[in-house]
Amino acid sequence: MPELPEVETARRGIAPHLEGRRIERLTVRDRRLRWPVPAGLEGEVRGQTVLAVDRRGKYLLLRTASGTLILHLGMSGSLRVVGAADPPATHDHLDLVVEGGTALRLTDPRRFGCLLWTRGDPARHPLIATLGPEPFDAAFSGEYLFRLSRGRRCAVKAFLMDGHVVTGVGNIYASESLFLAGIHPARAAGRVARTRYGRLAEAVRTVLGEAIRAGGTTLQDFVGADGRPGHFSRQLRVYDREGEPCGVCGHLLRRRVIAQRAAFFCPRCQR
DNA sequence: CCCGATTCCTGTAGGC
DNA sequence: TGCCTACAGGAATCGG
Repeated sequence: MPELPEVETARRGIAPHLEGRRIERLTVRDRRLRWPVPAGLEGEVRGQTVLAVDRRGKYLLLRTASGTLILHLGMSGSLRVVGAADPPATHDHLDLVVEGGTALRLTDPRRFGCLLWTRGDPARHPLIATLGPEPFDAAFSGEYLFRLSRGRRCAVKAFLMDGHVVTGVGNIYASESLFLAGIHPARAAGRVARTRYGRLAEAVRTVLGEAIRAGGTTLQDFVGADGRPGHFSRQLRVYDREGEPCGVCGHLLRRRVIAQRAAFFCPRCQR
């Protein structure tokens, strides 16, 4: 379930171990990720220095002078910093070994993650170029959501989870944000009023901000984190709480599949 | 263009 | 105890 807060937490955790370090080698044990790890990537990155570890949406960008590694955790991916000699376990598909005897290790049981390479500006890479604004960017606003949504008949929850609308909001935080904003997840995106989109944009930032802070404390040893809600779930207001009372009005929370995804909401607070 | 359905994969939980 | 099925979730892609 890595959504923006988890990826940002991962970025903060791994950056100090990678930035300024030379890549000694890339070991690929299984190339069969969402897209095959490019043939010859090992040779491309060997000897390069990691200049910066950036994030765009749910993508991590490991920049070097000759190109950028584009890393996505998919649904079940997680990263750990390990000793380069530590024996890999099942599903440990990649090791990026840097100087100093440490390695960045990707574990991804479902293999929906990816590791790609681009020589040019990663912002122009097809997977990155079409992404919507970052939730904490000024371009992401109620007015932006309102304008983009006019005429759209898909559920507002599906609209919010579309990475081309805004990046980083996955299934969990979409439900949480819509609850805070008081918007019913099944409502057509084009039928949500401007003022309510203002509340939604604010709610997204509130929810993601809280989660990033929680990630900093509960997942400070995130390198061992497995990506499941874990401690996070404690502070979720509606996600996975079907049948429990709403914290605001006491009405029982509901679960409903909307656009092929589980949505959790309060039928009284959200219209 | 827009949208719903499908697809990739495997660990886990629940039913029998 | 163990087998079987349903389900979870990110996001590209396909089909209408």
